[in-house]
Amino acid sequence: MTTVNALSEIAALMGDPARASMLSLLMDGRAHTASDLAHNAGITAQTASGHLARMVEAELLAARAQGRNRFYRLASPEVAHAIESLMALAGTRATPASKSAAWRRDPDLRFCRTCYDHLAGQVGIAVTDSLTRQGHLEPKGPRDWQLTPSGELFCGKLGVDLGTARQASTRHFARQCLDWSERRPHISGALGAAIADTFFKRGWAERLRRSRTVRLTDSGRRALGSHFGATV
Amino acid sequence: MTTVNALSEIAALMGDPARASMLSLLMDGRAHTASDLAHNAGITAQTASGHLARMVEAELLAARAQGRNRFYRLASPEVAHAIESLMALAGTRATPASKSAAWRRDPDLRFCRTCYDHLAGQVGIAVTDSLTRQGHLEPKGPRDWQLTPSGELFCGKLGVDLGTARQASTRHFARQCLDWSERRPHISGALGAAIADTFFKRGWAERLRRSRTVRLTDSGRRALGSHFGATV
DNA sequence: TAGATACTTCGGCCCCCGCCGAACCATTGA
DNA sequence: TCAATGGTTCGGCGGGGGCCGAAGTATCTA
Repeated sequence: MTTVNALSEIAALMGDPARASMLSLLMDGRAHTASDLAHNAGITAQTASGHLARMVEAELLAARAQGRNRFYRLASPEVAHAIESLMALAGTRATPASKSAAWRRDPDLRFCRTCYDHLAGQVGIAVTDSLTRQGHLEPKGPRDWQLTPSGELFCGKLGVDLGTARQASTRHFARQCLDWSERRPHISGALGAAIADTFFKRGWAERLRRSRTVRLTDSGRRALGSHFGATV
Repeated sequence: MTTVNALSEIAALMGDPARASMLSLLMDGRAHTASDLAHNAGITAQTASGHLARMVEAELLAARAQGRNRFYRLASPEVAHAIESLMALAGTRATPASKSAAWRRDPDLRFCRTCYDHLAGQVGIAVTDSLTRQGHLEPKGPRDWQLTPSGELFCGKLGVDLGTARQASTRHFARQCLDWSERRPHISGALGAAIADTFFKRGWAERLRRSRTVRLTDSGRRALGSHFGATV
């Protein structure tokens, strides 16, 4: 019967140790990169790629390309539910907080970090939310934003170097970037980099050496409140 | 991690078409014989035996030997739940009914037959249900019943030979026997045999030669109504 | 434009596991 | 006691699929 075949196909997909390991990691509800999943499962990138493609094909996972990364997440709560009920059978409960995931234990990293060259984490989200809420930024296409006239003005007052940002013609200007701790898009691209630059230049934030973690200074905290209307 | 391995092992068990077919059939909540399951899955008995052993080992199934048959059923509602959630993912619902199985086509056999030396089929179930409903029989342990004082009286009036039944010390007195057409327990053991004996002696039922089929006579039908409060 | 990084595709190796034939036990019915 | 039936175990065959190295594509950085 078709229903039986469908059952066995889905179950067989979950039945491979490498794929199960990936699904297990994805049970945290977040999106992970292909390399992240490959490393976690202890297999090479090309093997993982095949596994991931098959699971996307079967609609167990959803993929989203972002720059040269590809983020994968569980396709639906139903998938998570099925996995959880299988784990329950094994006598062990689903452990959403997989211990490995180092960044999860690091609240500072979740709070603020660099993502390539722009800000991510709660601060990155706060800035992005503020800009959209105040009408400075509006969606343009599926993965971009554009700066509104008020946004131009706002950036000018802040000292964001829009000129240089616009010169990098080879680069997206205001791109949506999926924040992997907050699971929501924050601003990246040339504008995101320029904004981050401003934060560093004005002493609002400083990089911690040998880490992606960024520390928000006291003046940075005040600036977030006064300029962005955000308390973090 | 152990939880990941457990997930993949359980899922892999369900991921084989033959095993999935068996599990699918067992989703009706009933117990099925090994041959029944093998036939339904389209594989030979020996292949099925291996599959079944593995699933019992993994506690997906529970097995119960009965004579030369072996009945398998899902080990728990949790197993059914997990299977159902996987089927839900496949977008198709579970299909409980299966067509084949020869005895299913023989209504007389389903109605009344001997099971070793006691009554089975709808009549056997009707008698058992009547006894428990009227408080003559009550559960004792996982697979036995015991006769209550009112049950002693009732059997005495009916002419059931309890003395002889109790003498067979080597044998269970009132045992639960899984009825393979009704899929519910009916009464077996020495008491079940004694009751069946009464049916034959009083002309309520008669065996058909060369068959396990039992014919309920007109007086038997009346007796079922008057003594057991059952219409069949 | 060149080089690095993330990911995918391709090709071939190898092992796991599902399958059945044959033989072996256990229970039942005659 | 003997055949018939249901079930299991054993051994060997064969195919599917997981794995990686190598090479190819896309994207970002300089």
